[in-house]
Amino acid sequence: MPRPGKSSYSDQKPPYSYISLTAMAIQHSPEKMLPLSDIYKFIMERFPYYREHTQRWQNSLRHNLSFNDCFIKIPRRPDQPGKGSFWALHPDCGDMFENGSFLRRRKRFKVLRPEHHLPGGGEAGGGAGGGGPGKTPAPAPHMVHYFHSHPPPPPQPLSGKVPGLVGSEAAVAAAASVGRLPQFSPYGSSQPSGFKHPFAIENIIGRDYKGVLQAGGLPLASVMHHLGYPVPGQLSSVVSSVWPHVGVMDSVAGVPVSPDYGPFGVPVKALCHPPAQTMPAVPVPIKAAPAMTAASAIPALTVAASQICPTATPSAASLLGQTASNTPEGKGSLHSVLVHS
DNA sequence: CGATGTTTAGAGTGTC
DNA sequence: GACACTCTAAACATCG
Repeated sequence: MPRPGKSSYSDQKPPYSYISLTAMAIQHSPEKMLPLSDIYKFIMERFPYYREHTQRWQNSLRHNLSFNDCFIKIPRRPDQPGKGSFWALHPDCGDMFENGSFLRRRKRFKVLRPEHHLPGGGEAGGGAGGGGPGKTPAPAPHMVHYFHSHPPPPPQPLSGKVPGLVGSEAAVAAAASVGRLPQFSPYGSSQPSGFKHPFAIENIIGRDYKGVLQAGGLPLASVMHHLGYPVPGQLSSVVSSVWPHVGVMDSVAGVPVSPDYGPFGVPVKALCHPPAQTMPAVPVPIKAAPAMTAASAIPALTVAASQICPTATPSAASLLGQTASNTPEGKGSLHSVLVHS
């Protein structure tokens, strides 16, 4: 690992996994779903590191999209021709990351298979490695289980991959099902008071998830709208209240470079946590970029820390919004970041 | 044909 | 040490 030399921090590998990066991209999108190409674009815009070796990481990213149940594929509308499907986050993957942190998942998100269990009972199948997940003999792809435990279960899978269900129908069925989700644990739901981990994507990309997640995780209205179906009034109000700020941080050119900002365009402030939190004072990235020093290896760990800091009495949500308005690209664009219901 | 999506495999690393 | 997760690579299929 040669010292980067003139390369800036931005050229170093971000401490986020591909899953995290993908989730960020998806969550950042106004409709909470993106085609693969836009996911690529998002990552490359925000993280210069990924402007190189595209074949390598894009392959990995595609692997993650397919392999991880936390990502669901939504077929394109017939009037939206193009390659590939849209990708969204599974609504139940909210608690997948410890404390809402996107540095490392606390567990692999795996949807339950009502009709077939995984052979051997190993839900994670021992990971991608040793032994491997094993080939599922059932014709249904893993996304079939998107509807697990949601009554009444649509018999069809979401994915357009599955014969017998046209893409948009599947997506609508999915959306409808998602809208009925009995419960959804949003990021950080285990936290007592809406605390958001500094590495939570909300803090990283400066977006609001509240309405979306409260609507059931996957933005039902968004999906419905995307598919050309009328959006229920209740949800459309959510949509309009949640996404007036589309385009926040859409330009990498807007990445701040002042000392107040870290390598990935996130504000660098003193980190503090609400008293009730059990979080470590300083979260450590999964794996720091090789050339990073201890001090520089965690550039983003202070993301929005000052916003979260309880020394300011208002809710983290308002603080985040306030801070967002301090950022060059986030002026007045951040809303409440509280996901917690 | 290139982009996209799926699957398998192995190595590295962190956690319990 | 076992297990879980991530990363990388590769082969192959499908689709526009």
